[in-house]
Amino acid sequence: MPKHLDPAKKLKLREEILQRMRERGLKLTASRLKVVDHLLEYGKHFEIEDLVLWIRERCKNRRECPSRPTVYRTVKLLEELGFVKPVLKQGTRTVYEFIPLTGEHYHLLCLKCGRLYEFEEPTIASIVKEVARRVDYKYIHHHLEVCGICPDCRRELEGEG
Amino acid sequence: MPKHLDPAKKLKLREEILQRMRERGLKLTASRLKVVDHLLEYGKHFEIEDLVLWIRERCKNRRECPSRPTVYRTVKLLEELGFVKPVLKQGTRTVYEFIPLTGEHYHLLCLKCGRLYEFEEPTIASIVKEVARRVDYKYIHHHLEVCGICPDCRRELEGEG
DNA sequence: GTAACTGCAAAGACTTTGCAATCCC
DNA sequence: GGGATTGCAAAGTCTTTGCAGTTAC
Repeated sequence: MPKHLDPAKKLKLREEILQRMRERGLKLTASRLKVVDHLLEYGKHFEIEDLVLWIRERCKNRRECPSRPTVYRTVKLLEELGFVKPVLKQGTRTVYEFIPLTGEHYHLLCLKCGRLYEFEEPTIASIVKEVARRVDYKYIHHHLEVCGICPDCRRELEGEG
Repeated sequence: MPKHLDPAKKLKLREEILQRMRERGLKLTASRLKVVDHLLEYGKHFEIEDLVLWIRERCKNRRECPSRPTVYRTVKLLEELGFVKPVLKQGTRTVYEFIPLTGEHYHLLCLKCGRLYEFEEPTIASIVKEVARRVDYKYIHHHLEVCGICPDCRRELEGEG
């Protein structure tokens, strides 16, 4: 699952994140850096609980491994900074997206079986950014989810009814 | 909080919901009817846990009061049928919207303080419906959330930094 | 009659909190 | 040095599940 970016871009992105944290007056603690660095390796989508375990696996000893609460807190910070956003709930978990890796895309979700279809619609981004500007919010990100019944489930339901 | 609809419209909506349940081959059990009827009285937005308690308060005896799991299950069904959808997470809870009462509107959410600004953008609905049609999903609903920093929090952060 | 549905109680899971110790700036 | 941040362990919630009994159709 790693290797989504070549090393140069990854470094640049990492520096950008740290910069934004500094601007915001946040301290660059060892734990936060660990979370950021692992996120850069992890992939486009993640669930916090998986991330906690993944980081834990890859830390030699407990001393250098950020705790579960810290991972949660750091992800929340990264969300405020606009690098990460929740995109859907799978069962009890929340699936997050690492925005710089994903491009602007949306999900069409089947409410019966959970199947996902991804699509892009650049118009929507410009509309929502304009709305934010109009009411003087600082735009960070947006998230659109369309729910429906996928072709397969649809057939199944119509068959029944 | 009640009285969002005049009685005539409420009855019509109630019948529409029951009709859709029948079409779908669902049984109209006493518990499901109780959930639907209370939802019709409750308001535009709700959290399932509140709904459970609210219904419980208003049931004379335990016998005629749908259980917590049944409320959860019924809300999930109503979501599949397109009458209800989750619109945001507040802390650990999910806030739902009773779609027939709300019109097509979206939320601009402040990630610092949680302040909400509501707006409408009819264009977006037509875009997403078209996407669903194109890939042969049965469209049920969609949900757009824009995240940012509200003017107040923005000022506060800029003051700090 | 029978498949669908409910209620119960408990489990399961994710997420948050309080507070003392620690660390960055 | 001092305030921000962490870790620990535990609590707190929301949500789901299994199963025996019940019910709508």
